[in-house]
Amino acid sequence: MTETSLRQDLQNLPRTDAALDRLVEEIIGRVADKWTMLLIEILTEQECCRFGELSRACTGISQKMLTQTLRAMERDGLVTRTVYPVVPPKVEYRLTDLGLGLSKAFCGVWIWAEANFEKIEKARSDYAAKATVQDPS
Amino acid sequence: MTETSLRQDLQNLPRTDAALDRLVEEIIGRVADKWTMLLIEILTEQECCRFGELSRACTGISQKMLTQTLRAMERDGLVTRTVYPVVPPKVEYRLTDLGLGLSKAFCGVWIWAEANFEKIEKARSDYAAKATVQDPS
DNA sequence: CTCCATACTCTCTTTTTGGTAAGTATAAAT
DNA sequence: ATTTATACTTACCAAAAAGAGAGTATGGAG
Repeated sequence: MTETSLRQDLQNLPRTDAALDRLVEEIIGRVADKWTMLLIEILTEQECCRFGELSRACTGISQKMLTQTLRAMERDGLVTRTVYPVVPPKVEYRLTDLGLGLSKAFCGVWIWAEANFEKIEKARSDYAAKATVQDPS
Repeated sequence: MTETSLRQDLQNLPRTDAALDRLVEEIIGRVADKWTMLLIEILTEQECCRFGELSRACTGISQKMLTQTLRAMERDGLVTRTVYPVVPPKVEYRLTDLGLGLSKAFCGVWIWAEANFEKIEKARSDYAAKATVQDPS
């Protein structure tokens, strides 16, 4: 099923709980993405950024991914994109209130990750050790 | 760079802020995943589930993805996997404390998505309308 | 003897994702 | 006349993700 047909389904069907859940899940899937979250963090720290600034601040992202991610965020109403008709081009991005709300909501997950990364690392090495013992190829 | 070599780097290098950030980002990337989040929700609601129950509760997931996701969650210490040596096989999954913590942290994002899906839909239709006007192919 | 149930695993194929590199537009600076 | 700067877009290719479907192991029921 395409994204568009999914959205149409969701618009035309009676809004059952199940349909609503699907929509919410789709949004979670869209938003729970590494680059999206990193960009939200950057734009939370520095309110207003040009394309080049974001590119430098977001280590490892390619131009293509940066453009794609920013477009998707704009489409979903998380950022605004302001184009200044000058040469060379100048485009500014900033979070909307919606984007800021997501930033705050996701903050809990960052905190969790920062508070628990040692436990996760330990779980991983325990798991690896167990696998090695049971399967000594 | 492989996952393993990344982890080794992170273990051997002095824990600079940047290295820590990378680790936290990797965890966010791992964990901010549709199926992982859905399974955490299911296991939050019903503490203890067998493979087949999860498969039925998690609409649309394939066996392969379910196995993969559960293994990754087990590896990261989010769930426990208990195998009963009976025929036919019986395996039970439940959240660890770590998994429960993530469940709580991510809860904010679910709430945000449920509270704001209408705004997001509106943003999307506005964006689509704008694109149609500017580019009437 | 055959079938069933369960929780996988394996193989094959398709789809999606993401990277690289080149191209575009244009005014100002050299 | 050539270069520079910026924010892209496009085309092409490789890698990764994900789905479909068959296979596996085994004790008990019929």
